[in-house]
Amino acid sequence: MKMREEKKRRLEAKGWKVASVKEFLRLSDQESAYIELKIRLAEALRERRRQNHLSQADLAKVLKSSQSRIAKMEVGDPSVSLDLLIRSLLVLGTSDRELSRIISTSRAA
Amino acid sequence: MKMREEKKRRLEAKGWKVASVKEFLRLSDQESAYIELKIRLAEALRERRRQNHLSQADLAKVLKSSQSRIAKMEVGDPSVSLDLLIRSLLVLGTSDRELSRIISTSRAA
DNA sequence: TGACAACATGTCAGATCTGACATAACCTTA
DNA sequence: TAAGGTTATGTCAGATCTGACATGTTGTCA
Repeated sequence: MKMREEKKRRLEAKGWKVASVKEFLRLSDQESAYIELKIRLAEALRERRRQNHLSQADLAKVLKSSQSRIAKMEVGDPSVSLDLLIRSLLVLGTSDRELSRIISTSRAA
Repeated sequence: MKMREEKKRRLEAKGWKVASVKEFLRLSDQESAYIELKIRLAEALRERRRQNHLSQADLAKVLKSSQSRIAKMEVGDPSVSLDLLIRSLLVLGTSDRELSRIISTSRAA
């Protein structure tokens, strides 16, 4: 449990270099779906931030959070929930339609 | 804060009778988007359960939760997070595409 | 009407998440 | 290389969420 958390974590941090989280770690379907979904939301958040030329510290102010929390959000750290990610995107004005797109867009393998 | 929570709560419990959560309570855009999103997920969960002819107690077993928690999920109670709702749907085999559809499908006014 | 199954609501201890702080690692540019 | 701006990682107290239990409500059927 602890070990796997760590693995997930490192994986998400580097993340993008790995084609499939699942086959590498042998996670269950739900687990991998959850993680990959989180990563998509994380990436979307980062994109939005960059498009607006904001630093993590700037965004933290907007979201009433902290720079470190933003950093963790953007790498899909296990300590951040989908809830926080989605709420953050909503605060940034993401529409349901966009959210929907983010969620269904599958990551290139 | 407390008052509003209660209002939201009752509203979500009865919920379906109200056209727009927002204009009734004057919530901010994010707040209402969040609540309405939660309600869509909640409804989707209930639909899935019913399609499978399961009682809330049955579903609780599958999800390793309790009947009362399922009930709260299905009415979008403030005490349940998007995280729990989404994880539950994923456990029930909901695909990204379906999830995406649930999220973007706007509720009839 | 009573009995029963299903669903809703209230509460709470323990689990998990969050903002904040400290600090490290990374990049530019001078 | 030093300084400065940005991002990453570790930690933790307080906030929030969760499963479980108790109890209340609703609907159905005999």
